[in-house]
This record gives sequence, structure tokens and C-alpha cells, in this order.
Amino acid sequence: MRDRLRRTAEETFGWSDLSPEQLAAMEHLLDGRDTLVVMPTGAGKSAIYQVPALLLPGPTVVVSPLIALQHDQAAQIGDSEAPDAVAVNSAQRRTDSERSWAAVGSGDAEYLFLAPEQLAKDEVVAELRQVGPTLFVVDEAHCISVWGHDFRPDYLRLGHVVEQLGHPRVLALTATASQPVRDDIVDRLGMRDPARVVAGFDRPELYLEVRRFADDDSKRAAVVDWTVAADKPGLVYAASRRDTERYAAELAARGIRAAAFHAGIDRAEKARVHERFLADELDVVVATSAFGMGIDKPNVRFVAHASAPESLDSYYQQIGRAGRDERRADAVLFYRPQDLGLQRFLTARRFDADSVREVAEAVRDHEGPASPQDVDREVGHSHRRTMRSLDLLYDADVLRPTAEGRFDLGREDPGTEEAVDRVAGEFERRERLGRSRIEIMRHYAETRSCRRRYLLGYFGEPLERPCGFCDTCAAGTAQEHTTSAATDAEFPADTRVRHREWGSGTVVYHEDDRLTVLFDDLGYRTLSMPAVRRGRLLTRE
DNA sequence: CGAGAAATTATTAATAATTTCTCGGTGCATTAAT
Repeated sequence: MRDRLRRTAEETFGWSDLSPEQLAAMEHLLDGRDTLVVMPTGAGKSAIYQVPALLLPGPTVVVSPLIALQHDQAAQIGDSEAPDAVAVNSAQRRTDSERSWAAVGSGDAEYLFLAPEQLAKDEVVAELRQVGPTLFVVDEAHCISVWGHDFRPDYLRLGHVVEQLGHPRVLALTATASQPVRDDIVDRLGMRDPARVVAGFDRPELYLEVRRFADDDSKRAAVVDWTVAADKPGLVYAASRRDTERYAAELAARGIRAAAFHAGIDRAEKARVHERFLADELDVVVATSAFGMGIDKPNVRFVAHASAPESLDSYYQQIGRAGRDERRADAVLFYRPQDLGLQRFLTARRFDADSVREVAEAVRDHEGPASPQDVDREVGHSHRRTMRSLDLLYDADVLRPTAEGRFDLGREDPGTEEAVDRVAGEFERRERLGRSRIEIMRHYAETRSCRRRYLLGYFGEPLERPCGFCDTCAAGTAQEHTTSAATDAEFPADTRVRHREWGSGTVVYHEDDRLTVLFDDLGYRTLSMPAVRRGRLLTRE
């Protein structure tokens, strides 16, 4: 099997050396197993579906979050000897989409790129059933967890689509997924006994640094001065659109070729910034989180954050865009505790009891299980509101999904008000988790122990000793704050524990004499080991 | 939650100090108006 994979990779794509992780994941797919792959960008994630796809009979569906990304990926396949890649989306003419369907149906095209919103349409699923895909790929699969519960709810329906297609083998690909995100992906996609291929998270070429500021003016000045002096090209992430424009203007005034990038920039200008950055015609792109997905530019020398993002997951993903050529690059966070306030605002949601009530009643009153479309029609508010409520009702065990992607009441009908109460509890749990993720970001920024160790610990990859290549190691504070062996032996990472007041959780990592636990109901909490011992607060489950 | 603009108040009756208001991220698809 390995030889066939290697030969196909070489002959069709010109790839002569597949990594052990790539090969392992490909073999799982040929064996018919669902597979989750967590691997840094640039390590050749796309190859993992592109090669086996050619050795499997039917076409391959690739769910991709951005139409622009679909474009690039299809073009890359077009440059190879592989059969065509086509897309169906709203940005192209209808006739082009019809042509794509025809090409997939006739076997002229092997790969079909779709955004999750396409798969929320019954016609599209019906058409897909006709062409009978044998491989269902979800690229940037962390989007399921990061966006699915709120921003792009159709991500949560992919699992149902898989079932409607008769469960072709599922491949989920991502570069950033902490353990709970991985579990969420597996759960929401309905993956069956998935193989998990997780490559190392460490990016040893990145020098990690945090600079702390008390006021906004001095931080702004420092961001600009640092960026002016830094090796280029690089990325500056800012928290608001206004800030991206402000920093870009200040940098331009200092003679730097800088451009702003955010979701409010028009399509053509976005494409221009993107192209100019890739072509080294820009020194710096100052962007919100809108920029970066699919960017695989080798020579990015720094990623600076003018403001902290809402989670360490996002932070890791964004700094991961630097140093792909494996030469030294800088990941520097310009930190001010007050900046976390904006993230708290941006991630907070309002509990929409009315919507939950209406959706619950619409499902109950529907004759037989209700599809999201049925509920949309009944309730008449936005698709997103409907989907949020359906998701919460599902998570709170009020509704259960059928294999057809419809929703039905669970075994017993709790009654509307009880259902709303349960959902409110579930909603609060999520809000607490979101806030605790921001606190983890705060810990990263404020720790005096080794930053790389903290970062990798969070992703489940503990470092034996301080890394020697971050600011706390350079300052010598990391050496003074090293996890005691006693802590490690008492509560190793991944252990299930129970806290006297806070209930059950999973140990994430230790740092110094502190222990971080992801509690089922409260999100991340950091505990002081002396206090834990003194009060006998934790027991292993 | 916090920043910055706008509005109001107080007294240096034209400007400074204080309070109030507004705004803040991520993309797809669809539709209506040019």
C-alpha cells in the first residue's frame, strides 16, 4: 500500500518524500477509517487526501471555509497531473457550477470543493448522493468547533451530511486543535473510531516574547518602533479594523510598505494585498483575524500582536504563519491586560430565550422529525438564530438528531420552560468556557516560566525542560519556575480529576507549582498546588 | 470591558473638566437595486 501511495505521489504530484505522518494518515484512509490529522501548515496536509483520492473509486468532497482558499487549492491541483478539481459556490456563475457538477458526475473531475453552507442545501446533498463520493474531507476542521457553534452554524451539520451520503470515510484536517477542540471535531462530524494522527506542535524556530505595557500610547509607539526595526516581511495582528488602518498608516509614514487587511476591505483590494504580500511587494500586513488562513509563505520573519487574541488557540495559529522556512522568526505579543476586555466583549453572547422557546416548540409541533429548514420556515427568524438554538437544545439533551439530519424530541419531553432552563445552563457553561480561554491567554502573557513550555503544555505536548528560546528563558525567570516532579506525579496531564466544589475535569498541564484543569462545567481553571495539597481539593477519578 | 468622540456642565463666559454615548471580529449565500 505504501508503495502505491509513494508512486502515485511521485508520478502525479512530483512529491518524492512523504513524511511518516502523511503516509500513516493516507493508509488509514485506504483502510476505510475515519481519520483526524493535526499537523502544522506547510507539512503537506493537502497531500493526505489528494493522493489516496486517486486510489479510491468515487470522487472526493473537500469542505473548505473560504472561497478564495478553494480557488488556490483547485489551482494547485490543476498544476499537477491529477484529474481536475472543481468548485460549486455563489461567487461563480451558475453555469460554472452546473459544469462542475457535470464534471464530477462524469468522472472528469476528482475533487469537488464546497463551503459548508452549500451542504446545508437539500438539493446539493441530493446531487452529491448521485455522484457517490468515497472520501469526505473537512479542511481547516477546527472551524467546526470555532465557528460552528455560532458564526457559521452550517459547520455543525456536516456530520449529518456524512450520514446522508452513507458515511464515506471522513478526513478532518487542521493545524491547530487542542484536545477539547479535537474531541469536538470528532463528535460533531460523527467520526467512527477515528485514527488520530497528531504531529508535533513545536515550532522551534519561533522566538516567543511578550512585552508588557501599562497604557495604550506607549504600547502603540512600541509596536510601531519595533515593527519599523524588525526584519521583514511580517504580520501585525490588531484587534479592530480601525487599529489595522491606524497602524498601517503609521508604518507607511515611517517608510514601510504596509497595508491593512480586514473583512471590511473590498474583495479586489483584499486579493491585491494578499498577492502583493506573497510576492514580497509588501513589508507588513496589518490585519484582524480575517487574514491568514491558507497563507503558506515561507519567509515571514515575524508575527507581532498589537493586541492579544481571544484564545491561545488563535494565538498559536496566527504566530504559526511565521518562520515556515525554518529560519528564525519572532512571535512577539504587545500585551496590555485591558486589551482582553475587548476580547471578552467580542466573544460574549446574549442568551436568546425567545428563540430557544420558539425553536423547541416548532420541533415539538412538527409532524415527525424536523429539519433545520422546517424550523426556519416555522419560526421565521434568521437561519443563524435557528441554528444556534437547535445546537444549544441538542447540547442540553432536549433534542436529538436523527440519521437524516433532522431533530426530534429526546426520550421524554421536558416541557418548554424546563427546556429553556436546561439550555440556559448549557449556554452559561459555554460562556464560562469562553471567558476561561481568555484567562489562559492572560496566563500565557503573564507567566514567568518558560513560554514555549506553557504553550505546548496547553496543546498536550509537555516539554521536559525550559526551551531556551523565549524571553523568560533569556531573562532567567523560566529556570526559577520549573514544575516540581511531585506535581507531575500526583496529577499527570490528561488525568480525570474531581474538585471539591468545581466538579470534574481533565488536567491540562502544570506550570511551576500550578496546575491547569479544564473543568466540565467551569472551563479552564488554574490551581495552586500548595493550596490543593493543604485543602485536599483534588482527587483522581 | 475600554477607548474615543460627543455632549454637557462649570466657571478661567471661552475653555477645561466631567458625563454620556457609541462602537468593537470572523464568511457564506441570497436578494434587490443599478
